[in-house]
Amino acid sequence: MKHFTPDEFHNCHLGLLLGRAALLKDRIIDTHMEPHGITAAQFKVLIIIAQFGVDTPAELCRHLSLDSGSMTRMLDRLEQKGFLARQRSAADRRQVLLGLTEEGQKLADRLPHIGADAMNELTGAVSPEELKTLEQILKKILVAAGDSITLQRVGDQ
Amino acid sequence: MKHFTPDEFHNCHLGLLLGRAALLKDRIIDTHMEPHGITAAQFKVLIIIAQFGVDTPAELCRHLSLDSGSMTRMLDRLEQKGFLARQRSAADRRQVLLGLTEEGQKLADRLPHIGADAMNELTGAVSPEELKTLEQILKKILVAAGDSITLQRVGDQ
DNA sequence: ATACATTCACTGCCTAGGCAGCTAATTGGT
DNA sequence: ACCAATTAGCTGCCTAGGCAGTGAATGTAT
Repeated sequence: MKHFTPDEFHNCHLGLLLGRAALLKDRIIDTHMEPHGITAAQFKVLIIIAQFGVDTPAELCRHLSLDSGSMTRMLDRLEQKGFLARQRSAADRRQVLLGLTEEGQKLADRLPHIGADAMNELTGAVSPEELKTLEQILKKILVAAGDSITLQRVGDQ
Repeated sequence: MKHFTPDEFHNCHLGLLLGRAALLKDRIIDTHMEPHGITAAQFKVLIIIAQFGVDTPAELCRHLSLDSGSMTRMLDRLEQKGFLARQRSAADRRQVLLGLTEEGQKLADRLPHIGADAMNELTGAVSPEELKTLEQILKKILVAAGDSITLQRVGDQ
């Protein structure tokens, strides 16, 4: 299905809107997280560790479709901030095992609250039906593109 | 309107979907632009210059909600690649005037084509109605957040 | 006319992510 | 048992963007 032609491309709405919406989301999350000393990107990592029990960098990369080099540096920052600790796995010495520190766990416990606040701020203007529609359409686009994690989560339901 | 509670926050769908969709969009644009020697971010800048006649860094920043420091470096790269030239304005010596080089103009002429192809690839799986709905909901969210450019474009219509 | 404020472009320093290449460890095939 | 392929984590180098601060140019108010 073709939606866009070169002539009407100045109405490249969707591209701009999508980009700006994603930017807005991250900005709102950043604002809500800032008092707790983390960024939106760091929030994503911590919540995956806390809620899915993910405990290796490689698995984190798969959950977030992130580059492993980028993840190494992300974990450096979180470790340096004292939220998590790294330790070589004895079972598979290629792996590094991640664990939340006491402080990290305390923060992680509050993340769902803070995150929900942020998402409510983002979506405050739309109705539950619109929100659902939005999710469905985005999911459709992602599934069609073969986004593995989205596929997997669709399968979960 | 509250949509999210901390308990069900592991279903933080929207945040993930939005982020991944925006990422997917940029990846697709990157792929389409790569043979022409530019990135998705550089594409955005060039198309604003070409289609809106924007000719100063400050105005580009306003169109793209971009930091001016970031824009300086972006223009450095585009200038270094030979797509545009900078020149101090005589009228207002604070400003820099931007102009496409011959090569830059030749590329800019093809951008709507390439961009439309990319957006069609992104949205191939959804119907025109869904696309319109998607745009409307995203716009609603952005307008509610006071996104100035979106507001301005809504006013245009 | 002069003092103050704003605008513009730029710089340094930070986070964030992609890609290529590296080493060490593990797995699989023969 | 051994060699090839794969996996895990890391590093260097790149683009990209945010924030704070700078100096020059311009506007504004008294």
